[in-house]
Amino acid sequence: MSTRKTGASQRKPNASRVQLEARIISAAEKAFALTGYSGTAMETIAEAVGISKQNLIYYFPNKETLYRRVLRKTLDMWLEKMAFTEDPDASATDIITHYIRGKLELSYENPDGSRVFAHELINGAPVLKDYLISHLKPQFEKDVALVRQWTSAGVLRDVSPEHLFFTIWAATQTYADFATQIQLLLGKKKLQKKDFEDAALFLTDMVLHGIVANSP
Amino acid sequence: MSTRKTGASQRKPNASRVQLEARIISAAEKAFALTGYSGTAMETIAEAVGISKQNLIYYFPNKETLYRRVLRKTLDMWLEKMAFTEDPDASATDIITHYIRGKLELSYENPDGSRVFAHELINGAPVLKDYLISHLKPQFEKDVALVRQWTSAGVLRDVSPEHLFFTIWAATQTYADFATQIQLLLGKKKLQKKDFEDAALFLTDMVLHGIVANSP
DNA sequence: GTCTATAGTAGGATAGAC
DNA sequence: GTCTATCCTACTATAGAC
Repeated sequence: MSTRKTGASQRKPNASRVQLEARIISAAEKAFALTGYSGTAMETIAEAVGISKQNLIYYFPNKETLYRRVLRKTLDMWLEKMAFTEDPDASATDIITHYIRGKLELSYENPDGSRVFAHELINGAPVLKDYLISHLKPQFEKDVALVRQWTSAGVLRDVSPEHLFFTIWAATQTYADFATQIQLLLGKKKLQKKDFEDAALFLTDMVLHGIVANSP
Repeated sequence: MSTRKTGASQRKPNASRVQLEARIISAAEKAFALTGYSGTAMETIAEAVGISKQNLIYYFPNKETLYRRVLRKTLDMWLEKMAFTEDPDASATDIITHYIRGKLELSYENPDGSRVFAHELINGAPVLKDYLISHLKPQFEKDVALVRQWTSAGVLRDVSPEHLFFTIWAATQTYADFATQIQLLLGKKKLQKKDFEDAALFLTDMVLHGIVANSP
């Protein structure tokens, strides 16, 4: 049997194919981030990768499939890093500091993913809703419960854990989503690592002073 | 001269025309907020208003013109309410509290405007850039200077005024832009006035404790 | 001012040769 | 797997009757 006509045509994951798909997803992410779902043409993505539109469709049969893959990639990254309750021995202060810095790092390293996610949310999360309910919500509730414990233990003042998270998310993602505005107001061509460091210092400082029970 | 063939055909601002234009802008705002610029068809807007697509084009010769009007309307509202330095006798605490509540009220009363603005910013502010530089930036710099004075006077701790504003904006606008996510996590069909009140209490409390020099 | 008809175009998707 | 050719739909916009 020297011929390769085996039943399944996807036998080998084709290292090169995997690589090309990764390049496509990356280019798509950038495009969707900048112009949104309907503002992005398949041809634009194909051009960015250096293949024809028709060839792109060979890899991703339609636009929505590609979009879902992009969203999924970002969300998986996020949920992995956004886990709050990891080290049971760490102090509340440490955990919160680590959390804020982690979120800011994500905004720095993957701003386009954040923007695609933002578009999706503003549009009412048509494709993400179910995933948010099944994956984000349980994690959120666990983390809220932990914050509540800290308050009960007298470590934190009595603040709303829910709104604390909303604020941290908003304040960290804004450096990715609204980078244009921030650059403009800071008079910079592009946000540098230093700017994210400043943001981290400010945010951790204000949040901790704002919610820790016996702030100095 | 009983016939009305006067030179300028726009003589009377036509109360009804003004009214219709307002309805169009309002419908357009809702549509752009939900699906973005390219995701919105002129026909969709026309249907929402109850006129034909072609008739809509009579009032707004093209989509971009309409989009600019929508953006402009929101921004004018914002800049008006976002002025920070108003009452020179008010205390820092009062001004900041008032500012946060004002921004949250805007998110509550005009979430669609906020979303259109968010889309525009994520997309790199292609049509808004100049306006932000000419109108938002001077206001921002004035407000930053005032915060710096408060720090010099020992009223506030030494925090970055710039990042303070970025955080307040992000944390207040998130209740409009990402309402979907927040509703979902709070388990509500729609955000109520009460939720905005909770947000205001949390935010003012945390921010003031976080930055005022001698927080209790 | 409002309608019908229609031009013009962009973009998603399929069929089939190679 | 990649290309050419092509179809089809959705959309912006214009021309002209009423």
